Amino acid sequence: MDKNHTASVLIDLSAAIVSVRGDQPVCLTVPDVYGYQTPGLPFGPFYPDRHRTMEIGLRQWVIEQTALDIGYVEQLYTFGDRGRRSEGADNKKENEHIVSVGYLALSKQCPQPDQWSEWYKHFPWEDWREGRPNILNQQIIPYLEAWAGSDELRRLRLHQAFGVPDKAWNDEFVLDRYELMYEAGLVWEAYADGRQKEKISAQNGIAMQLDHRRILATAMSRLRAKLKYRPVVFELMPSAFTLTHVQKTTEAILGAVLHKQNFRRQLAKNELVEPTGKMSKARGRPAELFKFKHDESQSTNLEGLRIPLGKSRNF
Amino acid sequence: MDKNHTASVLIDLSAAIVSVRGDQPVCLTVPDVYGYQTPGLPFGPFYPDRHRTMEIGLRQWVIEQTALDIGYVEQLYTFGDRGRRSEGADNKKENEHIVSVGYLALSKQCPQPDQWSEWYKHFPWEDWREGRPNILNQQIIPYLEAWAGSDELRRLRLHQAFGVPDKAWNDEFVLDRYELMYEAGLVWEAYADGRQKEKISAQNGIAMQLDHRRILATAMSRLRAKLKYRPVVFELMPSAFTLTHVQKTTEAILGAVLHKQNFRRQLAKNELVEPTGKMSKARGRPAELFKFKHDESQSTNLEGLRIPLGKSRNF
DNA sequence: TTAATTATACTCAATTTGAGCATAATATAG
DNA sequence: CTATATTATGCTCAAATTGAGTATAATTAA
Repeated sequence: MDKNHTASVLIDLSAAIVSVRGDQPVCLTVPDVYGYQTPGLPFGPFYPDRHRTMEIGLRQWVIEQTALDIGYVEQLYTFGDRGRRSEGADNKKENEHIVSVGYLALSKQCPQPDQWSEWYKHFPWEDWREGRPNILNQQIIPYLEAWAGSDELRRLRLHQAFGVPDKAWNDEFVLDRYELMYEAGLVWEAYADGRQKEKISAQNGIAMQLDHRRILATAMSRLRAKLKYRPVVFELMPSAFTLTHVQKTTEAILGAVLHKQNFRRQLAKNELVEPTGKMSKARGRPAELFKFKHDESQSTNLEGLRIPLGKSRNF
Repeated sequence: MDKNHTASVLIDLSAAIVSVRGDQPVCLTVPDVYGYQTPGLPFGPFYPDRHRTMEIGLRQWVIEQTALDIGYVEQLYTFGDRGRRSEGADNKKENEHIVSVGYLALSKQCPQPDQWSEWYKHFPWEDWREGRPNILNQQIIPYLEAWAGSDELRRLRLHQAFGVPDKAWNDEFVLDRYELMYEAGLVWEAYADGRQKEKISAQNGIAMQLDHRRILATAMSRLRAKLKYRPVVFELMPSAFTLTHVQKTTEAILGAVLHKQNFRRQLAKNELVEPTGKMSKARGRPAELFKFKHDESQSTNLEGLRIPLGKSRNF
């Protein structure tokens, strides 16, 4: 092989640690070390001779740094072009290349509210629970249409990702949409990476450091997809919960509202929960408290809850 | 952080390059460099200052080394514990840790037949097209049952992965099954890695170098899953094909037979193919030749063909 | 000419899904 | 104490999808 090129790299393990607070999905962030306003995802280095696997290494620094109890962990993607900076002068040593391995982790609790950032502040166009977000028609789509122009490939990608004009919105295409906006110079990161000359005026969601918003987008895509065929919601629920609570959590992640009765029918059919006998106290009729029926460590291969998405999601 | 530990690693890009020859899925392999009989997957180093992304780096060495036209490429998983060797004396330098990033690539052609290895020679228990493979009841299951003993967790995992006694066989759990067999010392690699004292007598499929069989298992799991919701089969088909050809290719990958009429109904409904007007010549009634309707580079987000799996797959 | 082989059209019952109505059990306002 | 708002839950029903099959058409090989 070519001896002029170095092949040695450092490995960063970055984590999108996700929880749900009230009706908002949140993500653990660390304050900006460079003094920008942009938050970042927590990460730590991987020491191959200390930790047998990268997942062990990840769990280690998460425990050390955050004292959080993360149950479910899933590897997302390994990015060789971290930051994609063309300036390149960010790393300490010019020649130390960093490869970042992104992880998705789920946490039942999210203490210290200021350290957790709401998903939809970074991705306001992804929350359809109150109908089609205004930012789409008012900002994003017109700009992207102009960017695409008469380029057939660009138009096709735009229509695939954003569901215009006739296609349906697909909640799983979070990453595709973000990447398209990045390429079109519609997000701050494109400017930071030097792909975009002028600073864009519109604030299309709160930016993040380096490629962290891309990792979060990957995490959102993966979690939304997984929710539909594996019972991962329960990794975000307390030991006892009402069925409505499960639904609200699911809706928060999907960014869409679901049909209540059908949602419960699926839960019942898949035999995922069992009653505890206790009841919840709140406004209205008290709801029965349930618990997850299976061992969480073994739930990876279970069938999920075939979410009833309905057809009325195209506004 | 701890200064006693090094964080510098080398990155290998390993590829499961998959094609279908006749009715057998095959995988490009390279001859064993150490003189064992075990083949390995092709791989090349990642030079971060030469290639902007790892996928570009991968495509580069694949073109250089194999002259193959691979279209579809997907990152699978990044393994930090390559080889899992406890002896450890395999790498040139003791302290050079290698992280391997596994990729799945699909190729329409597979020239030089001796370089391509059939999937099911490495995983004979995964091919259910002629019914439940004998090796399961005669070798694997009894051994695994004994290994599990009265350990509840082991029994649960066994039942999840292999569908015994009442559960259905799930074609997507290729990796889970392989990992279980590895842990139980049922495959040669467990012996090679020093986890297993005695060399096992039964040949449970042809072994591969290092962790390559695990990467192939990951590739199989991913491809089988993807086939059901994205139109990736067409990445394995020539420009014109019969519907039966699509079905045979799908069946080869899934290791299961499908209901012909229902398969075609799905193809028709999803509007994935269009007739070319030409006809095929073979035995029996000539079949119409079709072509894939969409641009392959853009097919990533299309809906796939909701494979009609049927219920009669539990023998 | 017949049989074997492959392709394709069509049917039909069972199941699943989307969408809704009806009713039950509680808290709170008046 | 009653009415009303609120939430939970049981049930129905039409539409769509799926699983499994029969019937028929167009070829080649014997």
